[in-house]
Amino acid sequence: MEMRQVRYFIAVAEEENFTTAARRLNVSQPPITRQIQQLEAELGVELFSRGKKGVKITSAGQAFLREAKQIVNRSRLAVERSRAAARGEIGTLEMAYFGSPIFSILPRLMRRFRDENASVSISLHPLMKKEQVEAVKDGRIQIGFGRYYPFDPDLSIEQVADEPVMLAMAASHRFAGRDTLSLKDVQKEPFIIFPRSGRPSFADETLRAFHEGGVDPRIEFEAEDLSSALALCAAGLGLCVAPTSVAGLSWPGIRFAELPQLNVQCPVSCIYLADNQSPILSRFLRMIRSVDLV
Amino acid sequence: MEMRQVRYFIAVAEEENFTTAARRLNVSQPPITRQIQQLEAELGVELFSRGKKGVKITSAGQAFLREAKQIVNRSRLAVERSRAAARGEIGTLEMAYFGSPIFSILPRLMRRFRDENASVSISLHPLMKKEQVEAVKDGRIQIGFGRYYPFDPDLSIEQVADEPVMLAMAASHRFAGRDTLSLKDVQKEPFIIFPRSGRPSFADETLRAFHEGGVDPRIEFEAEDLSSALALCAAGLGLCVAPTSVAGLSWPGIRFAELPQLNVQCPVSCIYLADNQSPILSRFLRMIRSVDLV
DNA sequence: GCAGATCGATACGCCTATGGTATGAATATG
DNA sequence: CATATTCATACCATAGGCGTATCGATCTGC
Repeated sequence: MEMRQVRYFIAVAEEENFTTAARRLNVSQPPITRQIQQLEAELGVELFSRGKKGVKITSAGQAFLREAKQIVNRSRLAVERSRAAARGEIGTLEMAYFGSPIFSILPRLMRRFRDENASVSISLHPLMKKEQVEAVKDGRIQIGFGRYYPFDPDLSIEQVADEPVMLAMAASHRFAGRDTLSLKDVQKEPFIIFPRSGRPSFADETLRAFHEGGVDPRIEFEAEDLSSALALCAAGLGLCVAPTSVAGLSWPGIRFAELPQLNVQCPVSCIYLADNQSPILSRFLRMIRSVDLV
Repeated sequence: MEMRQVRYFIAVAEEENFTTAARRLNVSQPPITRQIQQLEAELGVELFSRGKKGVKITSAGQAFLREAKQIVNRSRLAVERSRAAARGEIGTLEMAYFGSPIFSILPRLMRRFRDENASVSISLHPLMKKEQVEAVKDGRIQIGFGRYYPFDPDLSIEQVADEPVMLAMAASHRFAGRDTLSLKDVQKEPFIIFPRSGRPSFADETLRAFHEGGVDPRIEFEAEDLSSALALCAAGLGLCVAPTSVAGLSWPGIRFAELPQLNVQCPVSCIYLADNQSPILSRFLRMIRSVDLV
């Protein structure tokens, strides 16, 4: 069965007249006759009863007509959907994150993207940085978020935000209540740094900034991630440097203070295939770049 | 967009390999390349990304694939449905009735037909005999049921049942309670006959039978139809001859008695186009003829 | 009742477009 | 580095689709 036969059939069925259908289809009448004959032969079914004066659709023809309309509708849909997908208007954005971006900019980005691209669904995977690189390379995800990605020739690494940091301490700490602290205030304090794995990391950047400020902090613990670090911090085991955005959330037993002398780069970056083929990802990146992310 | 392109596309999409797809489709590889190229050109969309080593389907291709599968499914359905319709296995049987058949054999016929043809829906219209003839001729209905149809060259008239009759009387009538009556018993009684319109009719047949039995009944009323006749009868305005099957129903205030001496033909017939084109009707007629309808 | 109009089917020639073979370019494989 | 694999391209033969012309049947109008 060929599409042409379906189209011709629908025209004839609706006109109940071969000649009129031919005019409507901008072809002459004989081709209509032949295509309908071939269709009937293939089906083994009489679609029109050629009675005296004109043709009439049979019940088999009516049954075929219903399906035929579905076929052309689906064809139209196929065109529209594939074009929309090519423009990145429909489909799925597979993304991954590691660490604190899930607390800060990621929710805002996802919200904004969904608002502007209602027909694109987002799938979010928690993945270590190393797993993210693999997943991006073999197409399981299109983009990964995290901090401090190592260089990779196949990947584009793009910084999407750079936050200041704050100092976290237990609510019972003697500095709790102070809005601002100096490096001198904290130079004797025990510190908790994170994350433990995946160098280079925020931990390295924190240490670098302390040394730059002339302080050699006492590292009491290396926590697995931000949540663990703040838990230890709340237990009074030390102070902790954390991105500002997480200070916006309420952490039980934690107080935050500014530490303006500490020059920490706290960037959130994303990675994606350097030769990005995904129109959805292109849309997402365009949005990221257009948004002011503190 | 042509069906061939859709079929080729699906094969390539599923194999993610032009050469393998070509083997599966029993064609050589170049035609595959060309058809896919043409499809992409028509859509204005890249369906496969030709990267180093092999091809990979794009997101647009995946979107198209989903619709493409729907298209071939619909095509298969179109073939199956139209063939089933041609065999009379699906569709609608449009039928009409006039008068008492609705109380007797019609429910049984419809029930039986539905049991054996679950996918055929039945549409039932109450239509005068004259309207039935028109409706059959211009295809609005396929079959009409009633009694005493006049001859018509375009129509087949087929008797489907022939019932004996009983005598109906008011529950207060002096004969009420008697199982059997003779012509002599009732020769002085007033009678109600029906229907009033649509000669020849059951009324004519009733009168003929009385005359044949040597009785010239006193016609008190000519009722519109069976229901009206029995209503008048229940009011004690006269006796009424009715088909046996309606005696099976319970009519308030009515008693029935047999009248064996009255030789009434009480046939139920149906009419349909002499050159019947409808496979559903053929099925229905075959069933009617195979059923024993008393 | 006959001429003309209408409608679908058929015949035939032209040409598009499909498929096949051969081959090229790029890349993976051993 | 030679070979194999894979998709794209070139070219040819041909199947099949379209248009013109025409037929046969039926309906219409005078």
